[in-house]
Amino acid sequence: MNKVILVGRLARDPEVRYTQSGKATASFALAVNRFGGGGQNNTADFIPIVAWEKLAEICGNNLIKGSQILVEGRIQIRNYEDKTGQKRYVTEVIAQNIEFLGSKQARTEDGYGASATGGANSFGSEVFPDEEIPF
Amino acid sequence: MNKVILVGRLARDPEVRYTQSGKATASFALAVNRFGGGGQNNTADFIPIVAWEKLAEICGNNLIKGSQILVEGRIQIRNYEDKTGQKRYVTEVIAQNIEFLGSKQARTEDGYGASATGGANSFGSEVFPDEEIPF
Amino acid sequence: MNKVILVGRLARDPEVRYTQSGKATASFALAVNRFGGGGQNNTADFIPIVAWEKLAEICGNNLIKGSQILVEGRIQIRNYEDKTGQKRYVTEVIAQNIEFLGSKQARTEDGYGASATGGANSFGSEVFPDEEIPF
Amino acid sequence: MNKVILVGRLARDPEVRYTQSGKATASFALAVNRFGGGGQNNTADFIPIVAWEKLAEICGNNLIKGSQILVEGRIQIRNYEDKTGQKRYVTEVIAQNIEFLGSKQARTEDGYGASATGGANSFGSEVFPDEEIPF
DNA sequence: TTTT
DNA sequence: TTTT
Repeated sequence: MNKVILVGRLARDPEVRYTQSGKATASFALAVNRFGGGGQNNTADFIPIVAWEKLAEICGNNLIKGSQILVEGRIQIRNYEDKTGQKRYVTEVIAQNIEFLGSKQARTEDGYGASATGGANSFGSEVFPDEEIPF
Repeated sequence: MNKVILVGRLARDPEVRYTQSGKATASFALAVNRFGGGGQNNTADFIPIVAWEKLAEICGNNLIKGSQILVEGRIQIRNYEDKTGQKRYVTEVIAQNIEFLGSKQARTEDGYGASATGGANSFGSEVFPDEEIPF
Repeated sequence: MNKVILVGRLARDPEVRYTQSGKATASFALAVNRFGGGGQNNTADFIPIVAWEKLAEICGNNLIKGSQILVEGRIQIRNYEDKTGQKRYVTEVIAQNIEFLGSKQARTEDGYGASATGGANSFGSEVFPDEEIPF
Repeated sequence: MNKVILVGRLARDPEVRYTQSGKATASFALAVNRFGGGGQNNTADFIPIVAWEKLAEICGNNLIKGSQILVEGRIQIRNYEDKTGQKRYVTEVIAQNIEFLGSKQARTEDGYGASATGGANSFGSEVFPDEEIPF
């Protein structure tokens, strides 16, 4: 179990890139407000989000800076080598599912909100008919 | 671990009542859309939500039919006796935290959304200062 | 967003049945302890769980009464007609993912625990290689 | 909403420290297995966990390297200055609730598992009596 | 017996 | 720089 659920707004437009093998990735920071101790302390954590494949394309086509979304995903830690040869760690949330909540949504316009779930990451997408239940 | 996270809209205005000992409760159904198998099957589950005390009052004062909210809570099963003496079960989500997401919010108007957390149910409310961290 | 995460133990062996079209379902009650107000009040909620298809078969083959598991799923409300013609509602958790945590696990024996995710319900199953990341 | 739920094992014993003002902190890495694409790829993410106050002390007293736990918390990003003056970011999960799942638990021995929730971070701790419900 |  |  490695589950993350975040609600926030894109701190900038998503960047869509492609791997050598042609997979799409979208990455952006999500500004998630901290609600501190009753006070009016209104800071945010800027959490790096990465989406892959179909979900990445949906991000690129539908989200802009300021979009309010819910992200379901998992925490993943990558490591890479510094220019100085030092090992560095990057913590990201790999998105499995994104729901569009608020306004500031680009190029999409249904009043009912939307829910997107990426190719390989897709889940819960089948709804089983009540009539078929054998009990 | 008994954790529920729902995003939906109030199917009707919340009903606020008081126990004999004076505790407030708010109850309402939350319409949570099912996103079925890629199709446009747009049904919803109408999930009974119960809030207590301070959180109940916040619901009564801020939510109306149609308000879009996120509910964090837990599943609880109550039982009671039928008029016919039969044991019946009621499944409800006891709200621990509610975030106001969308429009259709009564009597509140800040552009940043809001997060409410009830008296006895309150959690995560203390934010520890970074400067004090001893590592 | 309709997300449930539960940790508990099977109150009885799972019952596996098949729909007319041949889909497997497993159903069982999960006993989830309530940890009340610091006291030693040790009641549990018995929450009905339903799994479908491949996940249902994994449940039937691996779980027994007493097995400790984590269930990730969603709340679903079904309705049916009473013998008396009255409309009744049943609330169930449709499992999307199950992790085997503790002991009392039937017919499986790897010391590392296990994670199962059902056919149509499968998700998050692809892990993208770090080397391929284009940033 | 900034919610994380992790199940894993402590990669080492927790380190308990105190701030200048006397607050306890416990920190450790949690090894959370990745279950990749059906294959037997058995890597893990080593996720830094921080607990505060009462919850920190419970960690120090009850957990050891190898303990299997469930952590509920939130993602938090701290920044500090390098020795070279460069701004560095640290991503941690601030624990709000910890449940002891498996074996390898130090100094505690009840067969039912345990659930701990820290002082300022405590939540969901009140269970409201069914009898009092006014509906 | 319901939301958008 | 790690758990089982």
